[in-house]
Amino acid sequence: MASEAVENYLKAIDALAHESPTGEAGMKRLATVVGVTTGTATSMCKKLAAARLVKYERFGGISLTAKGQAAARDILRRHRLIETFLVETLKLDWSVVHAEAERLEHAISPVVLEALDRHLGHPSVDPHGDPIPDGAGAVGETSGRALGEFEAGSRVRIVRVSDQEKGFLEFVARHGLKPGTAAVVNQVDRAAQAIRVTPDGLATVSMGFGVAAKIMAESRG
Amino acid sequence: MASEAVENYLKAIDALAHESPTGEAGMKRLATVVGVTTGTATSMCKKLAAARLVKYERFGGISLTAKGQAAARDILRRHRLIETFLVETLKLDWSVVHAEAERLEHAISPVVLEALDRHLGHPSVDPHGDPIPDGAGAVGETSGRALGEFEAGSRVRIVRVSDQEKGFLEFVARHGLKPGTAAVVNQVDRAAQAIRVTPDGLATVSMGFGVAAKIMAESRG
DNA sequence: CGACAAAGTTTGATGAGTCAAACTAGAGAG
DNA sequence: CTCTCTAGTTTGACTCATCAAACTTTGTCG
Ligand SMILES: [Mn+2]
Ligand SMILES: [Mn+2]
Ligand SMILES: [Mn+2]
Ligand SMILES: [Mn+2]
Repeated sequence: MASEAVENYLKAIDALAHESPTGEAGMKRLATVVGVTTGTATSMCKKLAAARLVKYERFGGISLTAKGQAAARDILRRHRLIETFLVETLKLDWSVVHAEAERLEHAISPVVLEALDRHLGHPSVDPHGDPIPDGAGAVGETSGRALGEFEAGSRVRIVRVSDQEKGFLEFVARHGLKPGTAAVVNQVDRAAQAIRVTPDGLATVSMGFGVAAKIMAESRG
Repeated sequence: MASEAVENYLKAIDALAHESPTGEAGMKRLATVVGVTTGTATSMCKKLAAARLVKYERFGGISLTAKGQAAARDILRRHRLIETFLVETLKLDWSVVHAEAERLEHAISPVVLEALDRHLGHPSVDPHGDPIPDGAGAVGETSGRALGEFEAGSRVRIVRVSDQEKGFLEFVARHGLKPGTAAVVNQVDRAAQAIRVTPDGLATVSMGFGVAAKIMAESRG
């Protein structure tokens, strides 16, 4: 369908718009995420606007049209099902699958995608805890609050991590804090901007608020 | 590594050179196989020659250098492991996997490839009976003779089909003549340019010499 | 307000890969 | 030995995606 470049822009705009309070992506960040110069991003946005995939006007914010949204969700579905497959079926390391899926997501056909979905038993979240859009494009709501927002003493279950950076993922895996893990938030030290967490049966881990903000959990009775 | 286009040319040159008595590919056929005009193929061959991947001189035949051979075998390994995976793991239809693999072969990394190989138990042939090059690039010899070359009454085992065209593959699958099947060549009619074959436990099939030449089998005691 | 930095845009250029169409080399037919 | 057909080559143009660098807009701060 759309070229690899176009798909990457759509996915990036979707992600940026979602994490921004205005619901719009900025050109500078978009360019950084896609890995191009801002000039390149500007000209691509014009093309995407001409194709009715994004809403864009000079010096204004960037957002997806309904058509662009649908395309972005489709790419997200491919990306997340592939990640799940790489971890579940091929036993690939949790911290490398994002990069692998980043390339494979553009090469997989609807037929293979649905076969993958069937083989995996129609999973609803990927290995990082992100929801997998269904075939119709519906995405489950993301749940959980950042670890740093819990009271000291809270018993929690990790449900999601919100960063795909390799070093971060390796830290999470090394200390047994992957989604699904039960843990206790022992201490929240505002002054030190750090927390201490103990995953069930494992060693206590300290981390700064910056990192703690990227590990999402739910309260567990 | 190499671009998708370059990989497709290398694979095509390898295939054409192998099926030609001179061991060289012709420009017209190459262009047709890759799906471009002859002018485009010519200019690409010059680039590949500059990159020391193919041997080429004006109006002469085209063949791969050692470096090009190695690259082609690597692509073939990816292609065939992917086909095997699509059939074995995802249960995709035998007749569609070639086209799917044609795109996926360019997007798969060495890490994923080796994981796939491990998951499949290091298979030595793909679903069409073609040998899968090993990690070092060694390819097993293809065995078997065309069905049309056997004596009437021969008990055989189908080992390979040498065409990926969808209609042909569907014909083969429909009549139960996939690699691995035991069969008897009942009749070879030179005048009619046709043969009759009975796969074990299934109905007898008639086919012309053209089709019979693309189904390879081994004698079975 | 006015200055300035940050964000965004424009322009001109490049490389990869492609096509159409004009052209050329070489093999075989007579 | 020439004629003709086919395979192969060349040229000029085009699209897509990109960059560097010059330029413009906008928001913020003294
Ligand atoms: Mn991911
Ligand atoms: Mn991608
Ligand atoms: Mn194949
Ligand atoms: Mn291919």
